[in-house]
Amino acid sequence: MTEQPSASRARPDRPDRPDRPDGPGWVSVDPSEDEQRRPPLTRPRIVRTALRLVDEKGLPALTMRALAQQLKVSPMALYNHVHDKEELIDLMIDLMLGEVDRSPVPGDWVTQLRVLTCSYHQALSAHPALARRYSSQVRIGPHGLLIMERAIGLLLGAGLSPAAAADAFFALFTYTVGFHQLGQIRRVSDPKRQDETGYYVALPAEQIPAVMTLAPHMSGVRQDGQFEYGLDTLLAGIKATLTQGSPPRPSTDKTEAHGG
Amino acid sequence: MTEQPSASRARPDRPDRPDRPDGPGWVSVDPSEDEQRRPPLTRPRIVRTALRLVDEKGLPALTMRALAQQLKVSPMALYNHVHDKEELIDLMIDLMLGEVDRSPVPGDWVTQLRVLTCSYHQALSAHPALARRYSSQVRIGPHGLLIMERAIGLLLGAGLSPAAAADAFFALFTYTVGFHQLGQIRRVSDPKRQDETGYYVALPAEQIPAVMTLAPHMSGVRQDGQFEYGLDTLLAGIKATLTQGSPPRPSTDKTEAHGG
DNA sequence: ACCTGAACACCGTTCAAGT
DNA sequence: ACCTGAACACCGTTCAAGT
Repeated sequence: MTEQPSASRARPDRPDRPDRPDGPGWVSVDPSEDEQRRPPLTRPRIVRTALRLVDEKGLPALTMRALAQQLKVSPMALYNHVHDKEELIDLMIDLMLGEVDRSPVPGDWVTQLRVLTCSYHQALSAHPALARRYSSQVRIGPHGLLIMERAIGLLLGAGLSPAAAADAFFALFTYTVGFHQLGQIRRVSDPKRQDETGYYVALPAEQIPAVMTLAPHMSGVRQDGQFEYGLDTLLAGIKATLTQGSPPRPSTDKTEAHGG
Repeated sequence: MTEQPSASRARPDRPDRPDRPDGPGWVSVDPSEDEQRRPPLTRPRIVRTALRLVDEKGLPALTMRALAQQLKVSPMALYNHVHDKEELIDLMIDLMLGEVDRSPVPGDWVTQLRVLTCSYHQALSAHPALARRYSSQVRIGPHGLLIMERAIGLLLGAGLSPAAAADAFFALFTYTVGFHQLGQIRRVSDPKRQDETGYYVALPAEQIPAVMTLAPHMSGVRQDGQFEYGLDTLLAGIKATLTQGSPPRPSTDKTEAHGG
């Protein structure tokens, strides 16, 4: 119902986009004509343009006024297609999550869950600014629901109880989404605020020897394979849940407070 | 240097707070006098008030104007103590992270790391609105650095290589912080927008059977013990890295870079 | 040194009016 | 049905002025 790819029914005989029917040698004299012949203002075009704007210039650059300007339209025109800015962002997030590949892949359930989660991770990585906003307040739209459905389906299919599947899904989801707003950690006082008040001076190195030891390993912060490390750790733990008791590797079998 | 608990040097003979020395039976006639005798405007008071405001009314309620009003002061007075709103939020976050208990506890390194992470989790839980903002853009201030220091120190002390410790720390950190902005997931279309446009209607239940199966287990979203489930999974995985993983157990005396 | 009122350059959004 | 300009009720912040 929502899938219906738009080329099926509408577009009877649009008279505006004539492919230069006025003659073979005709060339526009006015160089701004291409810009003036703007495509019609539609909801998908608004959302796509907004996503591109945020990708390129960051979330603060997303202003109804700026977006309207980019679409060469009055700011108020947007409100004919979108209820408010909040809804616009919801739509952008859904567009982003539409990039997640949910198609089945060969392999056991762990492999399939890993591929799905990686694709999810990749979609967020492609839109870091929006991903940060997304993770700061998750809303579940249609595409998000479908991703959930597939992940949970895999967990239930593997034999996890509903309660265990809920825990596992939540842990995976939390980790994946959480990964993205931690992408750009920086010490306060590094930026132009360096000359500022002393409250946020970096602590002297003697106070943080362990941090200093790790500094070279955390420099890039977003290292290759860093996401996969935690992901595989979680997946291994979930798999262990299935064969053993509740927590993955307890020293003794204290099967308490799990309720699976 | 930053610790110095404020009662040491200042306050020579403050004439304003006389504990009613004008006579035993004297009572203020003006009931607004208590409100008028406002304490001095200081940086800590501003930050504390801002944190309370956000705790009670949410982040959008934090307005320089609203904060000033709560402090019974002109909005511009704040700028004498705080560079801008961004810095104010940094200070609030540092105040929140100051609530984390970093004191050593009995037990092995896993236990200690677990206690530390739980305290971290608890501090964020106490200030959900600010925690969400924090996780959407992490900045590392003094208290954050000290927490890092302790966590990383435990990992290194356990024998993890710097690279492995970095991965482990990042996974733990990611999971913990990520947990908090996922606290209030809700399906779009549930709130007052229910009567709105059809884009965000919930998908029909037939399309999401697995989600529906889990629905009763995800209702509260923030279940008790849910955080601990993922945490223990991660800790078990990290511990496994130590016994099985690449660095083959440095039982020899490598007293490097640990420093008490 | 600290506080203030007025003003500036923005926001998202409402409204009445255009076609 | 869709778009527009003007206007409203906000923001954070600058500035010149007060004490």
